[in-house]
Amino acid sequence: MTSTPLSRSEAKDLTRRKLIRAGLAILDEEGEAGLTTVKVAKAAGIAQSSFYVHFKDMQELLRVLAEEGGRRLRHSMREARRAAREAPGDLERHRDTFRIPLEAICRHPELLRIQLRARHDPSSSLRDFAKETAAAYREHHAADLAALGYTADDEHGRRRLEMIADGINAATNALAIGHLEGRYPDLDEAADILVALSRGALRLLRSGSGRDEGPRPPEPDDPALHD
Amino acid sequence: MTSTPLSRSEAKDLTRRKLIRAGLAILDEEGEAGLTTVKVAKAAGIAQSSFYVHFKDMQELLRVLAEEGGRRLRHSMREARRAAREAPGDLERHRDTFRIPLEAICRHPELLRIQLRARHDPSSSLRDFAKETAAAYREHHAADLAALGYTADDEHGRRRLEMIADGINAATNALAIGHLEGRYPDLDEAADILVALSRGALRLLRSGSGRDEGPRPPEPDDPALHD
DNA sequence: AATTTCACCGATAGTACTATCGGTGAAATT
DNA sequence: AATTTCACCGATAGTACTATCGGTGAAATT
Repeated sequence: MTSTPLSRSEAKDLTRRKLIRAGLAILDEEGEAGLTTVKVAKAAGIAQSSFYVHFKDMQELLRVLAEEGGRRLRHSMREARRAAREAPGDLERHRDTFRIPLEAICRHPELLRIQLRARHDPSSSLRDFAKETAAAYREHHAADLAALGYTADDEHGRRRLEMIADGINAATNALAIGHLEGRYPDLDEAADILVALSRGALRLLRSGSGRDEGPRPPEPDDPALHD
Repeated sequence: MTSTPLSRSEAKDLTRRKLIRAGLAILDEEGEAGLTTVKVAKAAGIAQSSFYVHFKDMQELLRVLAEEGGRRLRHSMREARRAAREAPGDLERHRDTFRIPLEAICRHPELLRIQLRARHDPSSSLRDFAKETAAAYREHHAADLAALGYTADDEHGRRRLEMIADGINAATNALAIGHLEGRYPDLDEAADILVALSRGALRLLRSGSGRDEGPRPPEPDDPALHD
């Protein structure tokens, strides 16, 4: 073993990162209710009282955890959609639009779980943060649809894009969680389902107002996603 | 005011119901973390210690709340799907398949919120219950699809039905929550989106293996949902 | 080399909640 | 009418956690 001559500030930073890592692990395993200064400090190898050297209180650690996690998750999501948009006619790519977010979720499942939990927990101090994050996903997704040519001229159309984005996002999360729970071993299969769901929605958008108004115009057999 | 000469057991039962009602309200407003014997008892108008006359501990009240809520929610869901199945060619009915669950959720939003929250909270004592409930919805929905003629012969097909059911359920919950948050004022519009999503999935099922394998057979323009 | 800084420590006061216990009075039973 | 039952009460011991405080020793600064 080589000796490790850490400076004071390096040591402090290392401890801080240990606290964050420990906090994420506990948050995932035991939820917000299990996140106490006693547990986090012990898991990071310091005394409970030393927790306050690094964070004002547990709220502050929570906020840091949420931002860290949210930032990483949002980043990989946006990357995935960007990659898919750049090769829009490619069917394999269309599946990737969904497979890549699925994989991103499964790489750090605790980040999604924390968001989902916080979103429906009125006592959670992360709730507003989770709601904003969900809104950002929804709007990004809706904007992507609009960029594909499904422009929304009126209130009704804009709301429809948002609902589709919302629904597809929820389905994506659900299938990722199903994969993590062992029900859907193959993420490609899950991506196929999401492609099929989104095709149905896009068909609705193409069909005009979307309300049932007699026979709709014939549809292309295997439509590309743009224009 | 008429006098209310309640027998002892009637009074006890009334108190018990007050506790359950108070528990549901607090669970919805403050989450599981806010559900304490002090708050529930006070909201029901009795002393904290008297809580234990009715329930062994908070776990027991929670279990009762979960069962009460889950039972009611499951019941209205099943009714909705049954009604829709009985008039399968009716387009208006197909929308009802989704509108009725949406309405059921919005009538008692706290029941869904409690389930969603518990499902992703490892510290929640309702977690197993919530997961079982979710599994039941998923399997009921998948069975309904199978009953519509989309029989699953192999492992792959069965899993596909389950994923579709899972995805559509998640989208339904997401749109219901969006309605409650004021984003989607018209539940009919939301139901239209769900119809479109499910049509996309059903098209996948009709198209054979579902993997992209060259041009698919032409599709009926506005397919009924059965056979 | 002397002094200062500061990450960390153990001890502890304060807060919130659980769950038990003996007491009480009105309803129920005898 | 006498006795028993029991839903409810206030008091309180016990548990878990937060957040502060003074002390310590090694790193950093002078």
